[in-house]
Amino acid sequence: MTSAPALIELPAMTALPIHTHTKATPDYLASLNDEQRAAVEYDGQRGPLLVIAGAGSGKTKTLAHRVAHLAVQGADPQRILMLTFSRRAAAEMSRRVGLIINQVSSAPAAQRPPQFPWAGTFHGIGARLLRDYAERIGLHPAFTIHDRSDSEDLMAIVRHELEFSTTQQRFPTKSTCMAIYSRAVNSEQPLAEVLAQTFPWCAAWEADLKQLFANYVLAKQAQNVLDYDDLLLYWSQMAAEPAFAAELGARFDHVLVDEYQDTNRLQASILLALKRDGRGLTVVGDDAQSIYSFRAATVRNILDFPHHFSPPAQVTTLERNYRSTQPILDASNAVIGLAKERFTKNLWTDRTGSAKPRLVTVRDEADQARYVADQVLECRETGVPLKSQAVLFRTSSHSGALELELTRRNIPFVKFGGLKFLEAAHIKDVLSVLRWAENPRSRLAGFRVSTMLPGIGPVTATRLLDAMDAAHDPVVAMIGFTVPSAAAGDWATFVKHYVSLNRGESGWPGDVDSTVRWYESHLTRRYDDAVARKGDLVQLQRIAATYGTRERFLTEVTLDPPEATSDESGIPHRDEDYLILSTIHSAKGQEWQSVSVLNVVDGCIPSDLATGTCAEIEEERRLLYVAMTRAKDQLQLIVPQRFYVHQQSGFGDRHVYASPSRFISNKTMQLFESTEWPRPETTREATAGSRSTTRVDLAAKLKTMWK
DNA sequence: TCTCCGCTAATTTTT
DNA sequence: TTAGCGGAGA
Repeated sequence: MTSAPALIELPAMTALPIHTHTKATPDYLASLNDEQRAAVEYDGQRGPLLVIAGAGSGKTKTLAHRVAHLAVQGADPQRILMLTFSRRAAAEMSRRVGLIINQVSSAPAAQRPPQFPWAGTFHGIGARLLRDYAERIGLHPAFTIHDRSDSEDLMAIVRHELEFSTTQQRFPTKSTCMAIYSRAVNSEQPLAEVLAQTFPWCAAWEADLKQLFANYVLAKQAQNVLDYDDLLLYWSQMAAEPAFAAELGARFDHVLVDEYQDTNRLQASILLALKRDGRGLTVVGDDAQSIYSFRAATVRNILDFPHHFSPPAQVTTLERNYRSTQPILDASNAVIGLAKERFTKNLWTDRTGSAKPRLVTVRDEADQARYVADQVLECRETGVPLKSQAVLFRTSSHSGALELELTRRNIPFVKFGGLKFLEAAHIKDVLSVLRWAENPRSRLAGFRVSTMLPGIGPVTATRLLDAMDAAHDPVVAMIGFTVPSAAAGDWATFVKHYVSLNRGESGWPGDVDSTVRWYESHLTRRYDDAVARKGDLVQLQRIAATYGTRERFLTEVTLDPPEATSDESGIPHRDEDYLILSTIHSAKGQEWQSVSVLNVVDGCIPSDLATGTCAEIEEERRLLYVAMTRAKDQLQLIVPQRFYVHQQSGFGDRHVYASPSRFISNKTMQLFESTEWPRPETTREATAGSRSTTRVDLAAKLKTMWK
C-alpha cells in the first residue's frame, strides 16, 4: 500500500447489498464482478445511484450492461436518456448495449437490437429537445448553432457597436469576453464572482461587460442563433419552468450520465430539474480523472451528488482495474497519490507483468520524434498493430516534430484533438453559405458570405443585412437589393445559387456539391494553396453525404466536428493500420496496448500556462494520470532535455534545459525503468569492461557535428 | 473597398 | 515572435 495523503472517504459510502445469486445468473451478467453487478442491477426506483469508477475499472462495460439490463427488464429504449461526453462515446455505448441485448435474446440475427435514440452529449440532446419545444418557448425551430469562433465574432460585433473597441484603456478582447460570458453561464456564478476568481485583470470592466453581454443576448435572439452555452441554458431554464418540468421529467424513465466528473454546475442543474427526486438517475465518474475545469466543470458535482437527495444517493465504487499491468498501475497510483486531496482509493489488478514503465531521457525534441518512431516500428514487429499504439501529449502542437518524422518514414497516423479542420477559413466559407440558406436571419453567416464577393465590403454588407432584417421576407429583400456595379456579376450568380438553396432545389447532399461548385472560383482567387484546400472541401462533401438533411448536418457538424486530422493522404480507411496521435484530453475513455507520452517535462506537463493556482496544477497532475492509465501493457514517458526556444529572431540557437515533470518525484522515479536514448557511447564502452579495441573515426564525427 | 502600417496582447485543453 | 486589430490613406 502506498502511503496515501489525505485520503478522504466519500460520504455515505454504504455498501450495496451484494446479491446472493440464488436465482440462476442470467448469462449476460456472468462476466461482471460483484461491484459491477450490484451497480447494474441496482433498482433505480429506490433512488439515484452514483458509481465511482477508477480508470480501467470497466466503467463503460458496467454502464452498457446497466442499460441493457433495463431494456431486458422491459424498459422502453425510447425513454432512456444516455448522456455521454462525446458523440463517439455515445455511439460506442449504443453499440455495446446492442451486443449484450442480442446475446440475451439469442434472437435470430435478422432481428435488430433496439435503438437508443436519446444517446448523445448534453449539447446534442439539448439541441434536439429545444427544436422539439421551440415554438412553445419562443424559439424559431430553424435556429442555427454558433460554434466558439462564430460566437466570438458576434461578440466582437456587439463589442464594436458599443464602441468598446476604441476605449482609451484596452477593453478585453473578443475571446476573453466570450470566455468570461461562458464561464458565468456554465458555472452559474454572478459576473462579479467570475471576474474576481478567474479574470481579476478584467474586474474593472464589470459594468461594461454586463451591458455587452445583455446586447450579445439580444443579438443572438434577433438572428435566431444559439451558442453552445445556450443549448444548456435554454434547456435548464425550460426544465425549471413548472409548466415544462413535469413533462420533461416524465419523458425519460431512466437518465444515465457518463464522465460525471467533467460536468459543470449548469449541467448538474439540468439533471436535478429533470429528475428532482433522483429516481431513475445514474451517474458514473472518477474524480481522479477530472480534467475539464477550464470549461467550468467542477469536481464538486460528483462529490456533492449524493446529498442532493434524501435519502442520499447510493454510492458504489469500482476499484479493480482490468486494463493495465500492476507495474503501470503502481506508477500511476504514485503520481496521483501525491495529489493534495482525492476521494477514491488506489486501483488494483491481478494483471501481473514484469516490465516497469519506462522513463526515457532524450536529448531534444528531434530525438524524441526519432525515438518514438523507432519504438513504434519495433513494437509493431512484436505483433502490436499501429492502431493499438498511441502517442499522447499535452498540447496539440507538441506532436509537430513527430508528425514530420512519421511522414518521412511513411508511418500512417491519425491525430485527434487540436485544430479542427472546420476552423479552416475555406471550410467556414462553405458552411456559412449553407447556414445562411438555412437561417436567412443569421447576420454572421450573411456578413461572411457577402464580403467574400469582390466589390462588397463591410459597408455594403451591412446595408444588405439591414435591408434583410427589416423585410418581412429576407430572401425577397435580397433579390431586390442592388450592389455596387463592380460586384454585380458575382452578386447575380450568388443570388441565383442562394435562392436555389433556400428553396431546397437540389436536396441533400446536393446542396453541398452545388455550393462547393459555386465556391471554387472564389477559392482559387483567394488562396494560393487552393489545391490543398480543395482536398478539404472534397472531404467536407464526403462527410456531408452521411447526414440525412441540411439541418441535421449543420447542427451535428457544429456540435460534433470531425475530430481527427491526418497527414495529407487524408483519413485512412477503417481497415488500414495507423498510429494514434492524440491530445490527452481527447484520449479520455480510450485505451491502447502501448502508450508513449511526449514532453513529460515541467513547462509542458504541467503547462507553463497552467501553473498559476494550486487547483490548476492539481488538474495538470490528473492529466498526467489520465495519460498513464490509458496504457495496457507498455508505457513510456519521454523527457527531452533541451528545448529550442522558438521565440527568437533569425538563426538563433538558444535553447533551455528542461527538467522532468514535477509530478515524477524521486520516489516515484523508482517505479520506472530509467533509460537514455541514444545510449551514450561512453557508457557502453565502460560497461564493456576490458579495454575495447574499437576504433572511432573522430575526424568524421567532428565533421558531422556542424551538419 | 482594399491595403498597409503600427501597436499590443497572447501564447492550452473542447462541447 | 506573431497574430490580429484598428486606423489612415490610396
